[in-house]
Amino acid sequence: MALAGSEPAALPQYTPTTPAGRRVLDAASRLFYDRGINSVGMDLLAEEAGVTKKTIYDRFGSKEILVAAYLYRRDRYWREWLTGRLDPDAPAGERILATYDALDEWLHHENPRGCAMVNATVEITDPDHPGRAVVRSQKQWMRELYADMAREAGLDEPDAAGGTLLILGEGATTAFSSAGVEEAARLARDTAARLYGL
Amino acid sequence: MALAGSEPAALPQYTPTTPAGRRVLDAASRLFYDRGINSVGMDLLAEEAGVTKKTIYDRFGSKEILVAAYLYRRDRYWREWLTGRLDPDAPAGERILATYDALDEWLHHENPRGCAMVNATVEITDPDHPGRAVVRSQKQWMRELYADMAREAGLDEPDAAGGTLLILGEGATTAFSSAGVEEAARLARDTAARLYGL
DNA sequence: TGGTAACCACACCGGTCGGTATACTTGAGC
DNA sequence: GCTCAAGTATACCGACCGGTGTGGTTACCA
Repeated sequence: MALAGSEPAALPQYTPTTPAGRRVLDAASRLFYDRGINSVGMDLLAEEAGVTKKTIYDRFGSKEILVAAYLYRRDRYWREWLTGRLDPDAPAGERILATYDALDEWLHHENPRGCAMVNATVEITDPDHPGRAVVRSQKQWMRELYADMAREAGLDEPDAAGGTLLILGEGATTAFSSAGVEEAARLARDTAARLYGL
Repeated sequence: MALAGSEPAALPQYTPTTPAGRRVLDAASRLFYDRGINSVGMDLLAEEAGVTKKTIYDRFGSKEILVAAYLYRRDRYWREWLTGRLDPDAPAGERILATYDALDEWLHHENPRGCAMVNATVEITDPDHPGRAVVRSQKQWMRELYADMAREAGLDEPDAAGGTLLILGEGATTAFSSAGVEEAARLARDTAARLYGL
């Protein structure tokens, strides 16, 4: 299902095995998303996780890797959450529309600051940062997911349709989180439906 | 043309009158956009502007205000640039499509990191930051611009159409800068054209 | 001629940044 | 009983953060 090109290199550090390591990643996920990656220092993170800085560096090695682990885990969760909301027995057209229903729920419950991957590309300027590969892979996966569904639904030019459906999703997310358009995901859904007669 | 609700309070500090002040804002505009607001310190900024830190604080008072001035100036420039590319004698439908042509050029020339307003909301978490008002006003202005053109073009439910057209613009910008979709703005244009028969 | 605004250079402030070093404790497995 | 991994606590590092204070120079303007 998931193509090679949309799989980031999953370093062992990305999925901590010790209790303290998991607590660090839990706290990091919350803090990085809510306050921004660059606004969260390692001292604060250690305090919030109930852990010493030494432990963080023993488990993850650097903030860069911890950030990548945070993005990797969020990406996994998003893929699981989204696909879990797409009925595999439903027609492809319905599954396409369901992605926007899922997005609407995602944004209104717990994710008002939009897409963590997009936010990370804004905060991370270094092109060699390990987090960039995670972001790239999620966006590629989303585009391929849409293109596959478009193909299955028998749409003309399914690759272009995949790009358009991705744009609608990204646009709804940004319009919601940056422009305050509460109904953005619903608008995107209606647009996709009208556009392709779904 | 520009409505009251989409005009931010234009503090005097937002438009510097002295040569050194202008050099600071020039350097800030470049650095903040390219490297991110939080990644640019005042020492670096002073050096790049060929100015002492004292001068920056004499002119602007704080980094917060300088950031707001940077956003304010970019917003002004964007509004001017965009409206300059919309032929007032052309039918509204054509003007709608022209916004995506303008966006395509905007992104490919000098603005590969996407929308500075969106990027700022990611980096700024403080809800009282003066830059937030600037961002809010630009997004409101864009939405009203689209809704007005939709109304003039005789589209059904012009307010909803305005939201959808905004989503297409935001989506194209994000898909371009975060997902690497080079043809995003062109796809958004084609989508708007098909959607509303333009 | 004497203010005054707009700069310059430079030193300084407390606080935080990512990251490291040293030394100690706890608990499970051989 | 010993080892070893996973923790703890605490102190430290140089660099940088946003921001200030002092004192001097230049040029225009009343």
